[in-house]
Parts: sequence; structure tokens; C-alpha cells
Amino acid sequence: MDAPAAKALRTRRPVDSSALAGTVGYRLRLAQLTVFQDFIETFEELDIRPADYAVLLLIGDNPGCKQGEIAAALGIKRANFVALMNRIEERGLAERRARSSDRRSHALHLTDKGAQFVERMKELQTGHEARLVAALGGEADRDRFLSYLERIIEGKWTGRT
Amino acid sequence: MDAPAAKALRTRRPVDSSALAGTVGYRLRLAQLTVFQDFIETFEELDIRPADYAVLLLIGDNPGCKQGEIAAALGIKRANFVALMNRIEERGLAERRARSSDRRSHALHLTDKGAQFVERMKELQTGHEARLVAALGGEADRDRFLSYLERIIEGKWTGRT
DNA sequence: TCGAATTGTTTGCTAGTATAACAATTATTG
DNA sequence: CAATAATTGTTATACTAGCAAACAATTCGA
Repeated sequence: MDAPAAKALRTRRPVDSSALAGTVGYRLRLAQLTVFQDFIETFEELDIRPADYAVLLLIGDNPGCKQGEIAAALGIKRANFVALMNRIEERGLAERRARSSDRRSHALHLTDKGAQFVERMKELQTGHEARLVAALGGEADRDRFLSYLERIIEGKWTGRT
Repeated sequence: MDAPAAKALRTRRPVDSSALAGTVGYRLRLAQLTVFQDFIETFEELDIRPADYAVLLLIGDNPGCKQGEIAAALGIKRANFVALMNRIEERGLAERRARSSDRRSHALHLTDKGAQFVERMKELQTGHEARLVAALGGEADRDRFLSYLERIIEGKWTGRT
């Protein structure tokens, strides 16, 4: 008899998921997963995930910021930000400095090593984004696509909120 | 002095997240979260989440399917599908039937109650989708948007995969 | 000065996802 | 046929992510 794979190809009627596939939300989720996957692979050499990337980028653009400010800008709860920031600090990429004005909060800064790291991050991000834009059809299509995303994010269409 | 809120408005320079916001992946994630949020609110009355919705819909369209087939079609691991299916079965919406041909696998079927449930699901989904399509600008824009998503999902643009 | 608010932190809970191992069953193959 | 391999559902386990509640230290507001 044939190999199992051949048999599978012949006898297995594929599951009909057309009712799901016709849905905007479902395809949006698939697209998001695809992009995240490529993002993760792109940044594998730096051993960071999307959240780390975002935090480092924002600290770089907002030196001296408080933890809560970065967290809020990214939709991360203060409580969950602690472990994230601990990892980043242990890797020597950023640090919490004391502030004279307010001893409750910490001022976040990139280290020199962190600044170099962010430069490398941006190089990798440029490649990732370029591939994605090319897949969309070019700059004009990217803008159109972003416009659609913006209409969804704006959120005035949602039921209760 | 002013109220705290007023002070915040005056003195807090907002965090600059423009480097992140200009990114396709970031906005894609925000849009996906927005849609999921509306989905969850829409289906609150039925007490189901996106995964339950997808499983019930697929069982309805593929009666007699095996657990592993539904799971694979949704990108869910067989191991994680068990608890999901247990909940659905305990609610009396679907059932695992024995098969004479292969006593290893179960044939999944909606119960009568489950079939009614799926009808209500589809009603709610229609409303959710209609709101979303309206936000995008109408049917033509939805098709254009889906086309963009498809280009991303196709995935031929990704680095390693 | 005293109560309220802010800030970072810890702890505990839930959901989602991944792997490994297992028993029962079925398929393959020498 | 008998031994071996593959399939299927299941359990157990772990790890990530996220949320809420509570807390100490500190600062603010009245």
C-alpha cells in the first residue's frame, strides 16, 4: 500500500473552514500571527520579543521616562512591566536611575550598550518592514492598508465601548 | 492648586511612541485587539470566546469530524483541544460519538441545542461583521482590505519559513 | 499635619500554548 | 501471522502573558 502521507492526501477530505475564512476578524488574526512570526524570526539573533523591542525603542526616544509612562504607552500594566524591565536591566541594556525630584519613580535610560543594541534593532526592523511593505505592493499600498487599520483602531464602530 | 488631572494634562509631556506607531506590525496588532474586543463583547451573552466560536462553527459544517482534524484546522494542539471540547460537551452543545470504523477517534457532532446555539452565534456574528465592514467603508473596501490581509497571510514574503 | 494619590513591587489567579509521555487502537511489513 | 510503527485522544507539566488586589514608600492636596 501507499505511504501514510499518500493515503492521507487521497482519503482525507479537508475540513471546511470557509465560514470562518470569510470573516474579517479571522483573517486579521492570521495576518497578525504571520507578521509576529516573521518579527520573532527577524529578531532571533538579538533574543528579544515584540514587547522588549517596544520598550527599548520607547526608552531610547524618551530618556528619563518613568516606568508607568512607558507601560501605559504600550498598554502594559505596571505590575507586568516589572519583570520585563528586570530582564532588560539584567542584560545591561537599560537602567533605572534614581530621581532627585521624586524618589518613588525611576528614570529609565538606555546604557551605551543598550543604545548600540537599539541601533541594531532598527536595522533589523528596517528589513522586516521592507519585506512586509513589498508584500503589500509598495508604499502606496502600505498607506492604504494603514488607513484601513486606522479605521478599525479608531474604534467608533464598536458596540458598547 | 489645580486638580491632579489638570496638572497631568499640563505637565506630563506625552510619551513619544511615533517610532512604533509608524510600523505596520504594531498597528496590525492594535486593530486585531480592537476587533477581538468587540467580538468578545458581542458574544458575551452566549459566554463563548473566539476559540469556542470557531470550534462550534467547524463542527457544524463538518459533522462527524475527528478532534484532531478540527484542532489542526484551527491551529490548536490536540492536547489543548481536550479541555476546550470538554467544556463544550459539558454545556451540551456538541458530543463525541464512538465510531465503528476506528475506535481510537471520536466523531464530533452538534446536539440539537448546539445547532440552535450556532444559529444564534451566526446572528450575532452578522452584526459584528456588519459593523466592522461599515467602519472599513463598505463591501468594496472590505474586499480590498481582505486582499491586503491575504497578501500577508500567504507568507511568501517572510524571511526563513 | 493628615488623609489621599502616585509609584513600583509582590503575590496569586486565569488563559493560552508548548512538549513529553501514555494507553488503546489501527496500519504496515517482513 | 507477528512484530513494529503510526495514529488518536488524553494526562501531566511548564512557560508565557495578562489581570487584580494589596503593600510600602513617597509625594501631593487641603
